[in-house]
Amino acid sequence: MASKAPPVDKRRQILDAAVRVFARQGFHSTRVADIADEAGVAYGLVYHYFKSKDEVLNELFSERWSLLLAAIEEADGSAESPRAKLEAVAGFIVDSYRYDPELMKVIIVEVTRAANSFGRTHLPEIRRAYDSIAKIVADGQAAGAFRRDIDPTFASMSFYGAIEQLLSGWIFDVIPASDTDFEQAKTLVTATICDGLEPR
Amino acid sequence: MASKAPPVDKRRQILDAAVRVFARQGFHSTRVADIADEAGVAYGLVYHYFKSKDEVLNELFSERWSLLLAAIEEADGSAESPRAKLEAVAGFIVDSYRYDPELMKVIIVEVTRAANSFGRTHLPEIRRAYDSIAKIVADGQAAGAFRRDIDPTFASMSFYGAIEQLLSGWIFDVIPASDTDFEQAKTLVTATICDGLEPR
DNA sequence: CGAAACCGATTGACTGGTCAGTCAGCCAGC
DNA sequence: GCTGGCTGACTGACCAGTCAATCGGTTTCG
Repeated sequence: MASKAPPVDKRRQILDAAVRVFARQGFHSTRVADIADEAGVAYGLVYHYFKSKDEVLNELFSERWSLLLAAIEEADGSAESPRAKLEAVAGFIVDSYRYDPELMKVIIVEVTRAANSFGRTHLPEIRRAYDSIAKIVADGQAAGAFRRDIDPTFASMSFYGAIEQLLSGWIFDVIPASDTDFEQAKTLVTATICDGLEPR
Repeated sequence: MASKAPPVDKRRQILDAAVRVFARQGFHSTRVADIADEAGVAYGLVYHYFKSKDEVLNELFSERWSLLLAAIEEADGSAESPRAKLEAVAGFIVDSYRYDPELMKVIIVEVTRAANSFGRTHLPEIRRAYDSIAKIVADGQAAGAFRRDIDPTFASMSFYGAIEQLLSGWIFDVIPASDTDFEQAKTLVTATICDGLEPR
């Protein structure tokens, strides 16, 4: 009854290996053979589980991005203050990086910021994140918690852009990345943005 | 005496064509032949003026980035308030986009955000921009114009990240891009960040 | 003054190397 | 002995960069 549960899930193995290799060499300079080698699997097996090299990255992105979208929407649905909601979003993203820096590096570098390739393919999903954040801002404005002379979309882009730039900074060692830095980042980003958004 | 002044500067012609093609198709999917065609020039001539396809993009980036660095440093050197300095920086970047959106698109998409390829090559130059902005913030803190509990590097990354995200939004039609939007952006970005940086 | 050598700009056919994706079959477990 | 997860050699397409040849203008020299 317990089904066949293969001792090792080769598909997962390939995805995990892909994260490591993409993070190390970047999507464009990794050969499919590199992924197979890293996964300890034959070249052809990658094509048994995935239609193409692109599909491997697409899968990695979608898996994690849907978690992000869920987290943002959950924050939005909570009873917290608008500011606390934004802090939750920042916290989730920062923690995602802390928990799995390689995966986040791949997602940001190869998708989110790769506007001419995967970024374009996934634009609708990426946009959904911007929109959800904008909704939090708009609701905050409606509730009087945020000032109304700033377009919610503008605010959303600034907020998300600031966070992503911080991640980029960590990824490329432009700024220090210790546990305290991560913790500070959550509050500081929110503080920076909110103290500019909240009335007076 | 008036020298030979060639009726057309083919090198410039190639660079300008490259901007258009890179903006349209992205660096990776433009063939050197596309650049030559767009420039109305023979394939081989591209290699007469440039060592490689990469060098064409490097040249485009360096030409403009040095202007940006100069603008930031000029702002920093001025007698203005720290807030006005930041607004000048934001203004310069926004105007760069307004003046030549294709070039800025190429620079942001293919270099600044292409962390695994050209972004890495030009990291030192890019960093210089972050550092100069951070210096403006640090000076502002020293002068008591900004509060001191926010790391200048952090602030710099957030500020720059917010601006770049806005440009990305314009580039990919995620947010409206009219003249008023550009004008608003300059003030709003600065306002958002500074009202969070200035004491109480 | 004209011819001839010279030289950088320009041309585009060609090559060498690189991979993504295919496919004909192998073999372990049922 | 069958089935499908698994293997990896092979191929077809693609393209950056090369290079031998041509062109058009300038200088040199008889």
